[in-house]
Amino acid sequence: MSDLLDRLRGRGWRLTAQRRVVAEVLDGDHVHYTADEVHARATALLPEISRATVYNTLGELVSLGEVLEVSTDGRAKRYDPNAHRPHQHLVCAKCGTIRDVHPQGDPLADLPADGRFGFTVSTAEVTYRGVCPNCAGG
Amino acid sequence: MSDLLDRLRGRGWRLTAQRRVVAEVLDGDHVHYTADEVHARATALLPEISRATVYNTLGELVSLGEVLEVSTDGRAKRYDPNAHRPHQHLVCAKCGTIRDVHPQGDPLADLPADGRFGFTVSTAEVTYRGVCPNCAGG
DNA sequence: GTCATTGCAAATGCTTTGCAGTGCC
DNA sequence: GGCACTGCAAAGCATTTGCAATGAC
Repeated sequence: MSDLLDRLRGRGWRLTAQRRVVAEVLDGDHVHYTADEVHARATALLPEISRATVYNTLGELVSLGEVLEVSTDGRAKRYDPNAHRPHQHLVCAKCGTIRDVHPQGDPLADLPADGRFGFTVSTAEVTYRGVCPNCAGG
Repeated sequence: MSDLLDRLRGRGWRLTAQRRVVAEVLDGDHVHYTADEVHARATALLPEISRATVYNTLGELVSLGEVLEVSTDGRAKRYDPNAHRPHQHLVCAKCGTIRDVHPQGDPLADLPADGRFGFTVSTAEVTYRGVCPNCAGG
């Protein structure tokens, strides 16, 4: 994750305690926190960090392409630090848990040119929905 | 579309002028309005309809499975009356226009059992993103 | 020392809710 | 005529913004 901080410093970022903490909170696999969850976890590490700063920092990380925004439920957006490995999302319909998955094949190839309405199509996001083992009662 | 009204009446819906108008607004292909857009169009047909009623009605249509909720941009939800024909969405990154598309193949088949983290997976939503002919300047 | 960054608090956008009145069945 | 439905207005989240104070470089 200091990879990330190095990269950001290289791009002229001022490295503040707040930004360092947000980056630290986002470290890990299958991390998809809402801004509020990031703020709560950041507060545990740096009590005086403000919500506005968390929003600002997340917005910048997204602009820089270091973090992805995902909206799986129409409520709060979630932030996914796994921006450099292509993947899709598997969402539990009951508890909202999200896992990163790596399907085979390329959904783009499944959309024929004559079904694209003249669009220049560049990406395909896939959201799988189901029930996780915990919620299935297993 | 009176199919829809018939079905709803059959399920014990009270058929009010407001609900009739919301159903009428949602009639058509490639319709993906926000609640606000539905309200604006409904107001043109029935000036005294309130925003709350539009929200209520849309929520009920979603619960009944007659309309789908789509969130393609993390902003306002959109409502898709095409609930009975499986399809995916193609979104213009510039103007937000949405078209219904019908890719070949089944994304579910692309997700191997050993990559599902024990989830029981039931659906796959695909959002294609690109630029529409209008925004491409063509 | 300068200027980007922060924190606060107020504002905004979307959606939900409480409740009295209305009108469908 | 009863009770679901409507409209209004206020409340509730998630997020953005303005501006003075702070602190990284």
